[in-house]
Amino acid sequence: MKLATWNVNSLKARGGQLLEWLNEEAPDVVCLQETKTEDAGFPYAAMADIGYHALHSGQKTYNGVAILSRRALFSPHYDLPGMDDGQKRLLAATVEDVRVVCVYVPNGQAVGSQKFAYKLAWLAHLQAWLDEEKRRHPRLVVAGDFNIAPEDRDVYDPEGWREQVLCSSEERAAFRALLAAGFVDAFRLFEQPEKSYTWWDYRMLAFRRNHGLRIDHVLLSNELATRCRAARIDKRLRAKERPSDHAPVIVELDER
DNA sequence: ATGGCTTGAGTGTCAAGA
Repeated sequence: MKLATWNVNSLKARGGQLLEWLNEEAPDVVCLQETKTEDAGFPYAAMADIGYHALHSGQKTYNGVAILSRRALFSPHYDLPGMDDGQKRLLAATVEDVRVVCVYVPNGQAVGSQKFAYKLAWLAHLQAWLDEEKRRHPRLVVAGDFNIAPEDRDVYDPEGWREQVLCSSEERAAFRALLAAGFVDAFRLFEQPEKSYTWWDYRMLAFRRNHGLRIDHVLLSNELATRCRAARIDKRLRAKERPSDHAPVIVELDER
């Protein structure tokens, strides 16, 4: 099973690139974030035409998550229990024997802000819910935009970003707590190129300079991690005209 | 310098992203 996660930064702006990429890369399962559309605007028919089942949980203008799959999607779950404010940031479904959770973790804006407090609360609720979800579904994937660079090696300028949002001790502690509860960062199961990132600012020629952060992740429950054969970042999309500011992360899992 | 792009909303220009 080839599983990918990609923050598209608006499905309407990126629909063409998404279709092209699905045809080229042919992933079995895709988690999308920041679709920025209500469900009525989701291209279910276009997805079905190229052989993908789709679930979407969206809202106007902000957030929005989707799961695409070549195989049928079962037992959908919408929204993070305890965070019932209408922000569409979590969607889960079962594909064959794997439970897939698509997440768009809040950005947090700035350390100490109200949005930062919301981010930490969201992560605490995620941790609690994943504990239950992993008991129900031991073969669990959590894929998405975590808005956390876990370590200094995931940041192009660690000193400049020291204790800034996406890199702060509190956010990194929350990420480590997720791993400690029984997950691994699929990307780090394998030797990877230095300076591997998944997001580059649109400004300041950041992509050309590789001024990026690794903030999009695929976490595998320990039981599933033994089936992981590869993990990589697909930088090609970020180099296209009118790109998303995020690149996809792709993992390959052995069939059961 | 709190900027720099990009998107959605909507037709002014701002909020939000990271």
